[in-house]
Amino acid sequence: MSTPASHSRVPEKPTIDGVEDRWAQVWSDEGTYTFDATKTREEIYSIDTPPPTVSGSLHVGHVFSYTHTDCIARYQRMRGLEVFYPMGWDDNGLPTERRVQNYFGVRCDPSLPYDANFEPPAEPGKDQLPISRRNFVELCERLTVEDEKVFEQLWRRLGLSVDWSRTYQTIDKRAQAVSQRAFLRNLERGEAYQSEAPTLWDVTFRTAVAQAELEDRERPGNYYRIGFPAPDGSRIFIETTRPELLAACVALVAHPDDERYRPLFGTTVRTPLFDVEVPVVAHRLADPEKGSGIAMICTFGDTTDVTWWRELQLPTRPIIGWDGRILPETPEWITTELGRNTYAAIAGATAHTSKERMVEALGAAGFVEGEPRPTTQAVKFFEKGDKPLEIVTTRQWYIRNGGRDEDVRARLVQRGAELNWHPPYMQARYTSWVEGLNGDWLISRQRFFGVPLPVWYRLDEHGNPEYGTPLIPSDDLLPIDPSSDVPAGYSPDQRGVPGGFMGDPDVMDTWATSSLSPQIAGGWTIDEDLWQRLWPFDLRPQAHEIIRTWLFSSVVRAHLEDDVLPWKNAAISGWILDPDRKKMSKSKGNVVTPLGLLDEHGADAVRYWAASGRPGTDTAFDVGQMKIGRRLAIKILNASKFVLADGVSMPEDLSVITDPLDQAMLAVLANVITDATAAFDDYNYARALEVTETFFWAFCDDYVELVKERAYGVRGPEAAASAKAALAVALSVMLRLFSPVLPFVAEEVWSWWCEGSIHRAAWPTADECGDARGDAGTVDAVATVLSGVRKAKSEAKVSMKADVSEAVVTGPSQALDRVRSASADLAAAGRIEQLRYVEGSGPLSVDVTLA
RNA sequence: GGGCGCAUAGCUCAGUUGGUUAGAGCACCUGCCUUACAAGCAGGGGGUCAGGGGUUCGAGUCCCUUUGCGCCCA
Repeated sequence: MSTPASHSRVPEKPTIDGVEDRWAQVWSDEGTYTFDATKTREEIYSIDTPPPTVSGSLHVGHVFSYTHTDCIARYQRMRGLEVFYPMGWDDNGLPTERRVQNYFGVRCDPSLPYDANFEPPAEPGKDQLPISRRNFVELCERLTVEDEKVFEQLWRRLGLSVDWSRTYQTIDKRAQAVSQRAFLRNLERGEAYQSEAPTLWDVTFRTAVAQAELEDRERPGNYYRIGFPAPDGSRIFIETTRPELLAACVALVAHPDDERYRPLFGTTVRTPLFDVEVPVVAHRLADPEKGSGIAMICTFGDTTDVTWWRELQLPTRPIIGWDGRILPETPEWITTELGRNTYAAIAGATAHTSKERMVEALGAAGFVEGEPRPTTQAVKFFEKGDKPLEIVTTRQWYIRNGGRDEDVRARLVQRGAELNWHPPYMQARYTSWVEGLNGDWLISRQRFFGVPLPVWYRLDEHGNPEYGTPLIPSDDLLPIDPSSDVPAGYSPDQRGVPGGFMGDPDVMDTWATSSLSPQIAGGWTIDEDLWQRLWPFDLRPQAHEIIRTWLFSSVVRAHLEDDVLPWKNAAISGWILDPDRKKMSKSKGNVVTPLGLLDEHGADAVRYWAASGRPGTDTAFDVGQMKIGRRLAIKILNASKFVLADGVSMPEDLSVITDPLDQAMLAVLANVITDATAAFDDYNYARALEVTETFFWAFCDDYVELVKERAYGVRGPEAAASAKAALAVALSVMLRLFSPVLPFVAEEVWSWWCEGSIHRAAWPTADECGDARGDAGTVDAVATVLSGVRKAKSEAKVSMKADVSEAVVTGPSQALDRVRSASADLAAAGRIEQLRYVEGSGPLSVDVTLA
């Protein structure tokens, strides 16, 4: 506990204007939140902070959820734990690439050479300027540094108790080294592997996409009813939404129990116009209710095609290239002249154009029956893309995450059960995601700004890469970039030549790096001393929509590397909704800028609003709540000024608190401390705030009014000393209870009469309210009578200062005793000449006779 | 289609293991310059706890069901 100052420094006219700049500066200068790395694991509370995407902009949702974490951090710090609370910036990946493209008007062309003197145009031009990969990456780095400064200013303004000397970027050298090292260790243990396999592919970004990045979107489409000629001259009609893939057809499929098609199983038909012979096969996934009940299987129209291809061991007939266009060369399986001519009409076309041409050609040749039937279908998209995904066969890197192994999956589900979820029901999202995985984690991306996959491949005498035996860098060289660094035993001039080597051209998925945020921030393999003091972490705070990505992938990495959970607790925050209960987002144009809010209402007020949102609950954006927060902060200043008048300070000894009402107030306060502490221990900052606030207002309205005259000394020095001591204890406790949510105003008042920062002071305990705690019910009983007196005055429309000649208090004897114990204070506060007590059976009531 | 959550005063929300007459703030109404605070204070009106059924001595709370909204997944 801080020592009381020798004299108080209460300002004449307290104001919350300017407190933010002043205290942010002091906290920074004095290192109030600087982490002490000499503490032991038991003395530390470590937080794995979500790194915000710097290429975006901060919005009220960030302010909301980061405030929650800060409240927890401040609470744990006051509980005496050394809080490890770094800040990270997520600048790795596609969002940054896109921002750099738009900001500078450039695009990356990896075939171009590096230009050391390159400067981007002052204004982005009409066409994007092609630049080399290294120039592009340099621009990414340049822009993110600027963005990070803006973010840090905002966070400081909001009062986050982050140790700003411990920031990290998910693309910085340390993050790259950690990310590459973790990958190589996965590789060494067989947890990372390459595979040539059908892959969901975004044709705009020309990159593979992982299951966690998918989303389904409803799209209008048309069913075309197309007849396949059967050997007996009849036609078999299928219904498809993708006639452009007819050239990629490898089979027709129907349900094994479907009587209509049973006779056809084992026979073959020919594809219309392409004239390719394909078998009719049976599979349980063919839905007899859908379309005509028989479907064509292509390479690959959707993920069901992939399943059929795999389980029925069908041939591969790809016609769509990585750019989303029909491959220019006529495939070798199309052999007839008709087929070749048909293919020539679609070669090089986009999927869209190809569809139009195929429908036209099929119609002209009489293979289409009836009109197209409109339908709505769920189509898979990359969450950041705007064209439907194609499925192409590519070589990619994967990390085993249980998607193809039931035992691993079961163990990861178990990990989720070991984690303390706040609120608990969020665990269900984790469990259902893990149980629904249908493949391993695809981590390679065909992008530019990311952590490179740290491997090279030998080239054989024909210049073909030997993927099976990648060349690995030695650990001390990490991070490396295989596109410029050279593997051991090779020289730079052997790059790309037969007998030489090539670097893996891909970068890692951003989650492959972000999943290691505790490792990056905590110094894994870089500062082992620090790491051992932090790991596993205490808290992962994050939003619910990235449970399947960030949270899950982090669990996977820690499970594989150390066979532990990465943290003990996960605190899941909700979203900010606009007043119409829609999610706030940039695309909807309903975003409020956080800086404007802080300017208008003040940081404590904005934090108050954020902290009012229950953990995990989506919360409406509500300026009204901020106004209440601001009023609360001002009220704290004013009430504190009253309490600290006449140089009040913390009593040496609680024995001076002799008045029953003072003792009763402290008894109530002790309960508040207990409740608020329990709430914080349960990560429920909102409830802790609520119980503190409720007490505070009752304290101001009733207790302060009751003891005011006594504290002024009207009833002698001992009676005054009791009130003043109780007021001081209560103020000290309340300021500390409020300080996690309202750090600025709490620190301001603390500075008037205490030494040191309140944010390093001890969290209050019920013990501080003394041994001689009174009867908690007394406060309520006296307040009830006082309220009755006020009501009488209010109804008579007279001032609260009006005199009362007589007040008759009626109620059960215990209640009367309680009121009697504070009769002098009650008479003074109500200006009551004569108080009388009448025992009765009903609830406590008062009859007032005005003078 | 499956899972999770939400529905309480005009608005935003509390309501703990089921337990007196369901609470707070905002807004509204009526008053009050009261030596901490008029950016304040006092008082007041306002709810069929989404609908229906069940368990129980007792249900806003537990169970079933219907409706509406949101999110995640297929």
